[in-house]
Amino acid sequence: MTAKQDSGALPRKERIMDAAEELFAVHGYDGMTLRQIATKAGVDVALANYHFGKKHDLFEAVFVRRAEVLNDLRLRALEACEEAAGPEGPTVEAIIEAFLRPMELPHEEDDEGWRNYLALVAYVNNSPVWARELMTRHFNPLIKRYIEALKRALPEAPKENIYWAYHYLSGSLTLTMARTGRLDILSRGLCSSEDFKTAYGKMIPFIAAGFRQICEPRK
Amino acid sequence: MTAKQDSGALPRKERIMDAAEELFAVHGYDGMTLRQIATKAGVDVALANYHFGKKHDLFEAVFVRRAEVLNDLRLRALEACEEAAGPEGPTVEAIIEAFLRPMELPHEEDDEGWRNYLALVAYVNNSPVWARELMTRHFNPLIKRYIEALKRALPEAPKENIYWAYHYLSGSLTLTMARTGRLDILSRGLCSSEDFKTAYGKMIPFIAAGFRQICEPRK
DNA sequence: AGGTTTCTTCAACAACCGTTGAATTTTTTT
DNA sequence: AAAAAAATTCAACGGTTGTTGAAGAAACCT
Repeated sequence: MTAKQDSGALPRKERIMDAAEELFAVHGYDGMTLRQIATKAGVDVALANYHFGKKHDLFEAVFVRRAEVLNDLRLRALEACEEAAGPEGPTVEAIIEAFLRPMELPHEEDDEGWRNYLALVAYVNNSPVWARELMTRHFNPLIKRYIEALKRALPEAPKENIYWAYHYLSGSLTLTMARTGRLDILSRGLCSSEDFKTAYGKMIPFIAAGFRQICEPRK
Repeated sequence: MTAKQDSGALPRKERIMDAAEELFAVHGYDGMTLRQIATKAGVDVALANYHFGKKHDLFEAVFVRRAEVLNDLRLRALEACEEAAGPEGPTVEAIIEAFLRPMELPHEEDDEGWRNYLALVAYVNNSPVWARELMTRHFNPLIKRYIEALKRALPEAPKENIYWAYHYLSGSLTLTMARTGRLDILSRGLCSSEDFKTAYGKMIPFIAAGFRQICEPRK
């Protein structure tokens, strides 16, 4: 029986990426060795090098793999909510909802790979310069698209306040994706870091209210 | 001339901690070696071991050093705002302000050490289990104190919503402390990650509005 | 079936890691 | 100033790291 055609078993190249995704997300780039990744994937160390080149390139391959999928989901969500809205464009709530809702899909489908990936994105957001550059390169274009939509929904806002508000949104989202479990401890089990649905459900009105507060002129 | 009494030069033990503080904050625990730390401190590798024991213990020593100072500042700020308020207790804004304002002091005083430390705290918040436990152990007691104050200010709120709101606050704060510089790029220089004063100034009303939105009953 | 390409493992390299014990210097104490 | 203690360096250890080139196995193509 050949190894590659074991029915149901993924090709080794993807097994390596899956293992790397999970282990990098938990322990970071420097905290995980190629040997541990290869072991988890049930594969020789040298194979990672054959498929991906340097360790750095493996990390980037893992990061990019789902980035495009996520960007696509979010772009579609934004376009949908723009179509649904009238000619004056969607509300702040609708835009933020379009930005956040795609994130809970992975969780609903009970897809461990996606959950690991989101934790990886959270890690990258607070990482050495080269990793942060990955984030900027692959996510900024779509984010700019969202910022434009927000500017239209908040026409009176000082431009810089919209960026600051997005910054706070980004922080809340990042910590949620990281699933640190610290909230569970603090609340003595009242809240769960794994409960993405609730996390995003309450996050949308929370963040939208913040946007309104600092981006809409006082009445 | 002796090394230890060079006027103006810090004792080697603190030089090691300062170097570790900066390097751990930027590159993480696994991303930095004792040799690089020792080199930056202008000291032999073995000296770190003499003063702190294992690498893990050096990290913890650095983390704890300023944690107590920060907790003290925040506790004092909370007590002050509770005294200033009437018998019904301080408002949400006042509590959040007490929580955040101590963070900009390091920046006002142009203290590079403190800035590095805050970035380190941000790093620890998204780190392997053992580092997160550090965070919980050293900061949770004070956070619980703040949560109690918030519960009093929002007596009608479902308890879990207060924890979720604090979670979003914590995320915004963490990303701010990390000073990733991504906001600078996104806003094309309109906002600066180094501008703590503005970051906190806008964050307070933003977060307070979010708290009110999900913690106060609809009118 | 034979030849070619792709995939996978094996074995090993130089470099670097955290840690340690002994030697050496500096500071403090007497 | 001699003795004791503390601080610092020196030299080295066993173990691990990322990476590589050559060897082997599997898959693919005529």
